[in-house]
Amino acid sequence: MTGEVLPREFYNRDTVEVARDLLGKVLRHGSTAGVIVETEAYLGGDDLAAHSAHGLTSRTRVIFGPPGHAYVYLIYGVYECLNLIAEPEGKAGCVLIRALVPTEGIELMRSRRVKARRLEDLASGPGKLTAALGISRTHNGADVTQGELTVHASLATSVPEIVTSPRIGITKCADWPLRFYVPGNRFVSRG
DNA sequence: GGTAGGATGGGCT
DNA sequence: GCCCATCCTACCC
Repeated sequence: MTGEVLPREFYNRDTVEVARDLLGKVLRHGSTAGVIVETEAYLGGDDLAAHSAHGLTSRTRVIFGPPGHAYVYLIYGVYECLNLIAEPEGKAGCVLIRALVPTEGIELMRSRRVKARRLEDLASGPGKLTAALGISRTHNGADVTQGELTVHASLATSVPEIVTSPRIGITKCADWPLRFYVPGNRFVSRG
């Protein structure tokens, strides 16, 4: 079910294009993997919801760095969220991975997500999927075009339809249509 | 079926 | 000191 690793050129584009094209791709970490069914774009410039909105700091350095790397941060002191860096080096832009359909290593994912009762609960949220795949802040800055954490083309057919909506859980730029998901897919965090 | 509230730590003003 | 790109539990229909 897993095709070739996506090359760096895939990420070296407009953030919204990358966010839409990541739907249907396979996120892999070690022996666990899942199909991406929900993403959000966080832009440079005047997108005040983005961590990069207030410029280059030690935390946001990765977001301004080269495309095809991971930005992983701690949210609410509890959960970790995975982003993939888009846009050429020097320009901010990243894509939050919000939900996966678990496809490989499901028993290992269950052992990391003991509280998840149903298969749909394993990776249907940004904090859930990092726990399920074993992704943490140690992966911040990692190159996702090689190594343990990678994104692949899918051998299945591409996603038939994409729905656009406002992003979840933010207060600034709350009406910007930068969330993308596969409609009707039961692994999406919110239909 | 639904939602209100708490956990918990790091980044930035 | 305040603000979070979340998730889970308890409790209420």
